[in-house]
Amino acid sequence: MATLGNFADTHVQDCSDCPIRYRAVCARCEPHELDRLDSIKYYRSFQAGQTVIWSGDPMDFVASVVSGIATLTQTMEDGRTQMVGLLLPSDFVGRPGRDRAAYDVVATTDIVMCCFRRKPFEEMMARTPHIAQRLLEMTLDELDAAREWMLVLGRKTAREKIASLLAIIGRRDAALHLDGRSGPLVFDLPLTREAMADYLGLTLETVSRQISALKKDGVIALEGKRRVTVPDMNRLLEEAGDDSDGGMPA
Amino acid sequence: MATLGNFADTHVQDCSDCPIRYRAVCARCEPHELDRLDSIKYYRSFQAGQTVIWSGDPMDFVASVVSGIATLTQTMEDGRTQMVGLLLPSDFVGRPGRDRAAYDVVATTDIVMCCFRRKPFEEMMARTPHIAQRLLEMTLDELDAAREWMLVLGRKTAREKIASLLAIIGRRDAALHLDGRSGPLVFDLPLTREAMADYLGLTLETVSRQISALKKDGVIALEGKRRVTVPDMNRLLEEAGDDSDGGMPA
DNA sequence: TAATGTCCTTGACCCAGATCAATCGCGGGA
DNA sequence: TCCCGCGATTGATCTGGGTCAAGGACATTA
Repeated sequence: MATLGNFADTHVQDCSDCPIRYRAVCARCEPHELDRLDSIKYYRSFQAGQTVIWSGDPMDFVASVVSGIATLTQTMEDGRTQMVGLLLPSDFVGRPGRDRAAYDVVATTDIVMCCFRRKPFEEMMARTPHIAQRLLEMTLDELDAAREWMLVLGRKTAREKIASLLAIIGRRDAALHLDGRSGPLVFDLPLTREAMADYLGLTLETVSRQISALKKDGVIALEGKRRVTVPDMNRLLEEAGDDSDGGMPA
Repeated sequence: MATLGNFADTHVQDCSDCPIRYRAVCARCEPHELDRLDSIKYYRSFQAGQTVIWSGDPMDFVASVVSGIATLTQTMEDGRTQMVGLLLPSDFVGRPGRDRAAYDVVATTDIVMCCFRRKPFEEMMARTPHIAQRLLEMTLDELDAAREWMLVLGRKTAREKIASLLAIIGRRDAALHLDGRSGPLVFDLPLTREAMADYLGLTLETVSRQISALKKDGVIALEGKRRVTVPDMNRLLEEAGDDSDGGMPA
């Protein structure tokens, strides 16, 4: 019961119809490189709420998130926790050359991960520039995202923090199924109020209050607790303090 | 006057006696690779307080910090600023493939940077695994540091934040001139109170108050405003909430 | 249909850190 | 020697968000 589902559901799958084929660490690989990757890979599934790895645990694989969402969190001894990463499909987990997990990794929805045995992956990376190049690019993107987040954590108000998070999730969601149409943006929050609080350095009460306030002010609308409608993205960005345009009328 | 010193003092220097030869992005380069790097590099110096680049400005080079300290900061339209990186000797500035600066870069001490013209550097990187590998490693380290900092920003108290910053600077300084001796750690703060505040997501008044408090409690001693003595590093780490050991006397 | 559990909301109160303001102290220039 | 200016300190007060506590809204199981 404890590890229910850990190795389950490995409906083995070919890279050619992998949903993250052109975004993951293997994005730039040639067919023959994929073949080699294929020989060191295996799929693992986790249920929502399950812990994938505990910080400090030995880690003999690295992985790509194929579907679902996971979080990277750090915890202090007294229990304070801070999310330090949100892992979406195509994101990479683990660090080549490191044999222990540096953070807790928790599935917040059901997820499927494409795991590579670490040692062979490291060897292959040394010989396959396509992989190392792509990993560098992804890591630089993550670093940018982390720095963006430092501004949110260090300098934004609770309301701005919530608006920032909604903007990020909304924007990503829009990019995902890019039906191109504008109109009001609708998406589901993949995080509980508590997870949002851990992401934003707030308490779950404050998250709840600020979401209610944004709703009352018409910045967002809610359908149930998870489905969010954003009638005016610019308004939301203003609330986030991002103010991408900043053009004032008159 | 405005750009005083920008291109000055380029006492041209050979890589072989470069102080960051084995830590910078070129750390793993062979002599013939260094030769090629040499042909696309030039030195620039900046005085304390000078801005190296403004966020959004075109950037036709990438660089390594050779000596001195610089900061990476983000600013909101209303003036709130958050430091998102502290650049020490050997640290890398800029992103291959990106033609504009994403952050403000400011020299907090006099600094010397070893700059590479961006286009040739990118081409060279594509052909020189030693450079790309090293850059990946450095970027992963920076990402870890950024995530550590997210915990500080999101969840630590003002006192813990100050203690964390002092611990980081002290530890780094000890590593630098690793004379191995233990005893009380002494170092100079390379940052003003305001810069510390920007790093920690605090106001400068709070920084000042918390430093005074740590002094009053004997966690640190001050000589002037910049020179810090740490009589007991473990005590400082406790105050930072890091608590690496956590052994309590019974 | 009730019982239970999980997640969320809302209210009342409090405190850590922000804000506003005065002063200090040291280094540099005339 | 005095003056000036910048960084730092310290005090008084205010407030955003934390803490503590009481329900509410569903979904699952019995």
